Amino acid sequence: MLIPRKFYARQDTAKIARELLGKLLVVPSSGRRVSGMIVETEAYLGEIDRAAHSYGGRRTKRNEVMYGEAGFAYVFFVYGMYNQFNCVTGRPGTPHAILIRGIEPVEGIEIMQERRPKAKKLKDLTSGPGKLCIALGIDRTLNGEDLLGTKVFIERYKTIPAGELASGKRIGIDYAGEDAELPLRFWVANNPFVSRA
DNA sequence: AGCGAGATGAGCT
DNA sequence: GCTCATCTCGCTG
Repeated sequence: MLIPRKFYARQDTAKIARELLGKLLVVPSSGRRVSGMIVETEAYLGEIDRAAHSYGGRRTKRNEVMYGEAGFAYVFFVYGMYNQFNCVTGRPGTPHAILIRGIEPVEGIEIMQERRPKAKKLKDLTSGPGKLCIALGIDRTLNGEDLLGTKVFIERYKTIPAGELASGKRIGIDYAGEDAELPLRFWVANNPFVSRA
């Protein structure tokens, strides 16, 4: 059930990002499972990717975990109020990561709703990278956490049929020049928990 | 239903 | 000082 380290340790991060669709992201809370199926991801390709925090070999305290072993959580803070959850991939020294942008709630939906009282409709609960972090209780204390541990982990769940896989350019990275055009965003077609159609 | 702006702080140049 | 891997609200049409 649990995704093994090998899954994350491969070199082709775009492929891993695609394969994460349909997997279950689980963050237990006071003995209960709170989880959702991953429906939208984005790949960030290390030092050569202008959109990545690690572009140009910029290694800082913030992105340090991107440089470490695959299968760990990279959680960072943006826009003064939101966290973003990523999985580190590739080999140590190659700072690749995959941003999770949307999940479909599966377990512990009431807990998620308590955490996001402003979400009126179910589809507003986890349809975006900041939203899903609030719903799952993910913050920077989980940065560097092992995805093969007990605090945050990913399990096999569903296989998305090839016909439902979609890809396109990444969101919110217009500053990245040509790299902004790369088709490194992956999502499940017609799933309401994708942040944008 | 679609757009513009404000919130709010860490990390860079 | 300014830029963000965003979200929500309030205004317009």
